[in-house]
Amino acid sequence: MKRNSRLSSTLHILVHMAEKPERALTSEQLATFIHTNPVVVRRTIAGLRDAGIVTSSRGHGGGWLLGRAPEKISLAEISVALGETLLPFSTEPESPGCLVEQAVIAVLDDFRVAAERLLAEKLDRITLADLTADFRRRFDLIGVSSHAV
Amino acid sequence: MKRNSRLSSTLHILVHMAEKPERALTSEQLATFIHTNPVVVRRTIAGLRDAGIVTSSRGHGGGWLLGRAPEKISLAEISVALGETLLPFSTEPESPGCLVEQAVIAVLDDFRVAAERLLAEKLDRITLADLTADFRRRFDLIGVSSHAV
DNA sequence: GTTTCATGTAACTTAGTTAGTTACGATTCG
DNA sequence: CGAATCGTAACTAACTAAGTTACATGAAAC
Repeated sequence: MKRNSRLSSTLHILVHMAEKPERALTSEQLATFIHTNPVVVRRTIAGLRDAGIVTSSRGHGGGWLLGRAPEKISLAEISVALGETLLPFSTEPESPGCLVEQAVIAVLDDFRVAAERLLAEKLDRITLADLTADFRRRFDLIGVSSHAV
Repeated sequence: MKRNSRLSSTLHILVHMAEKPERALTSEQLATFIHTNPVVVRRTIAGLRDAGIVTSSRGHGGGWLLGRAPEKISLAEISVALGETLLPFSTEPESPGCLVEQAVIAVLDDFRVAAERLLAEKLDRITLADLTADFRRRFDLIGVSSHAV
């Protein structure tokens, strides 16, 4: 799992889970999908559990399941649950009292607020079901196994 | 200069330059505005020079000047010249051949393209002149010196 | 109830990124 | 020439995030 790929890695995991909705998948299994470590998986998707997007159960036969239907899981929720920031730039004051800086931060923050609302609206309209539909289209076209190592 | 504050730090510098358009400011002077090192300043705004947003001259009396009027310098250009990425998440394949991953990346890239166009359009409408106007409004209101340490 | 399989989580290590620093060559003006 | 200034390479330091190890907790199977 590379840097900055938490969103795509998590979506990868979730689509796999959506394809086997009846069976709990272990962190170990999920980890192999994205070529990483079970502990990294648990840590990464812990926030999704808190948000009700997935559920986890311990012990024999335990593992991870989707918390609700893929149609009801939006990328916006997933992104928030992962703690991802949509816009990367910082606007924290470094020269308190400087009016130039205050002007810069004010304008940049206005932009940020508007931009984040726009992006959140777009992400809200994409659901996990859309992703699985896209996957199935590709699967039907090519007709091979779902996961290559 | 903190991490991820390159855009706001650079804008801070540019507004100061716009306030003294007749006088070349040295990297040393610019560095004090954002509490950092002259070399960091040169490195950071080198891209702005390549984009024609600022000019630099060496030797005695040298330094930095705006390359054109503040009305003709948009935040979109500045952001590009800094090499900033508007959206932070990565969508590079890590499991070539996995159809699930391909579906995820396809959807995410569609989103990214649309989102980046939206953001670029918004940033294109904000110019350095807007920032200086905001600064002057604050300055007139409070009526004190332009820069506190 | 013991064993086995699984998550939860803390603590540490490793790798990668970026700012900061030092040093010095190139350029310009007085 | 000498002082001022940028350009840039090379190195250091700080920070972040992933990877790893270890172990406690909980649940099912037997």
